[in-house]
Amino acid sequence: MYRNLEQMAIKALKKTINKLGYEEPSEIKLEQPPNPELGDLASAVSFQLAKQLKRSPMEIAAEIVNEIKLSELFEKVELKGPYINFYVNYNKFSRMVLKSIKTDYGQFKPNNTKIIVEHTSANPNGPLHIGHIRNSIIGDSISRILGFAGYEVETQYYVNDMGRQIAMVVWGFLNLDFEMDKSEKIDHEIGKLYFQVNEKLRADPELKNEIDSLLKQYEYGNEGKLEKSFENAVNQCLEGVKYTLKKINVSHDTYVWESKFVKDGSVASILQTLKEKNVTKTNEVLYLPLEDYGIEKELVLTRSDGTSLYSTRDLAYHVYKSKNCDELIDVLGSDHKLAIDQLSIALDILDSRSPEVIFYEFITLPEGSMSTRRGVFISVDEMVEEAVQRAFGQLEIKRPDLTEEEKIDIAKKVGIGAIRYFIAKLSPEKHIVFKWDEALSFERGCASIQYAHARSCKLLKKCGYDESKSIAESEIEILDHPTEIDLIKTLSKFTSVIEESARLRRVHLLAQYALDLAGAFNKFYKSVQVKGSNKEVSRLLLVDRTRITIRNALYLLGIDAPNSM
RNA sequence: GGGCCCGUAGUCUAGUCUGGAUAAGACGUGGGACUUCGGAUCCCAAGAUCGGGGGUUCAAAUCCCCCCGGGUCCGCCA
Repeated sequence: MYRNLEQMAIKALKKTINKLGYEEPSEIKLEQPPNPELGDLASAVSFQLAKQLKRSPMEIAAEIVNEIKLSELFEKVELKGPYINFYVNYNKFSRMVLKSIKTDYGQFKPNNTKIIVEHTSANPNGPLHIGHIRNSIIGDSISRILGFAGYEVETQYYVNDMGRQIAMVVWGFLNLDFEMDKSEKIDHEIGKLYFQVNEKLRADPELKNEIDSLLKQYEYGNEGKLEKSFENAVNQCLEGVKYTLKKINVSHDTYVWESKFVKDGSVASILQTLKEKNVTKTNEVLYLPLEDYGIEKELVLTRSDGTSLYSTRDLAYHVYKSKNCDELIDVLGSDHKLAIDQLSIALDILDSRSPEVIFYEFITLPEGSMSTRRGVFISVDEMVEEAVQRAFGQLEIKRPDLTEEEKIDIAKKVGIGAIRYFIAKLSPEKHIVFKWDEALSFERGCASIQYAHARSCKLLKKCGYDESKSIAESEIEILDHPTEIDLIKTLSKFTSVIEESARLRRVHLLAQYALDLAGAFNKFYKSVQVKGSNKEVSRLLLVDRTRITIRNALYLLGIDAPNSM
């Protein structure tokens, strides 16, 4: 809705510039004035015109302000030096905003575009650790946002069941006498097994041959028994992973096993196509030279024993995805940048679409990077438990009136919220050094957003607010307290934020917005009386619209909005 | 060595794509606000030569070049 205002202002500016007979600059942008006294929107278009007209910006701005005609949603336009400042008519605008927010606020009409988002795709050789979680949270949130923005979204988890890592786990199952501890989560047990095999391999490098042979048999052989071993190992681990993901409100529509592309012949057919196009070369291995594309490193397509590599299968996977959607997005750690460049060239040769990639930087521990192989990591399960426990501790202090079950329920929502928010609020290109207290803060973070929501629920209930009762736009009283105006303005920006977040594929814009919105609400709540005031009806409407908007914003971040906390 | 990313108050960040007015938040620190709807809240204060240096521009945290510091990639791993 705020967008409408901006467009109206731009239109008015353009019209005026044309009327004055000046050449319209290619792009007219608006900005936020540095403080509210200078209005709601500002234009520095006079600078652009100054160059063209060889006259002073102030003079030109004055001319425009004299001539400009505005819609009634604007109260006035003022000249401040070279700047043209627009003041919104909040009497009219507020009513419009309050009236138009419904329970699905922020949801766009379908745009008939199917988009596949691949995220998480962690190897099933151990539990998810807090390094993986950035992928899941960004991927899940952007999927939700794109869905809201009108896309038909399918989320996919690419299951690596053919890699050497998995062969190592299978080898461990077959050769080590490893006792699974049934009381532990299965993915954690597999992680321990994987660690042990790595230790063995370090002690005896010859083992590599045995593992390679397993890999070869799995890829070539139709030996049902071995196939079952791989499937079992992967499935078991994946169950643990799915369970963890579910705890943090992440799920996938489809799980695609990479072996599918070997079995159905698409890997072979892609290799064939590349050979026919005469772009591959062979020494001990089949490879795709990439110097001509500015990449030193060639893309190896098959091992010397003929088996396929991850990249080859990934190539087939991307061709497959490409055929099944209009746009595709991968969420990947930035360490995959070179690999994706290589892949994209190969896809281009195959006349297939390259993925758009959301890259994120690593999360490391203060003492260094995490590694499943070395068994050095903080698992997501561990983090969730810690988060929920801390939230529970807070509830014991703040809400002794609640039952144990209620406290547990809320602690989960608050704890998970803290985790998701911690990741979602940061730009993905920022490297994170993990510290518990930063990750699980309950002040001015997600908890304060959830708190604003719970507060609004409570207040509506206390005032006996009836959601189904509609009131006419003309009945809405003028809400002109600065905190009311600010809150309404913030509410009206929600759709723009979703649009921008979806377009730029940047989740943190929305996370930032949610905090701003909660802040605007908390300030309003502190300084304006609702219950029993002479504007109770209208203010309750404002509280309800805020409640809806916070809830929807949190939903898009995969965070629950408790009614009480 | 080459490629990519990051560097903004003591700490963590937003703003960089698309240049625009006094660089915006949070944590921490110091003060303050409950006879009105929930204090996981709100208000006030101190704290920044936007890593350094050049350049482009009427205007640079933002664009270009060089340098410094940190991360990461450069596997017949995934």
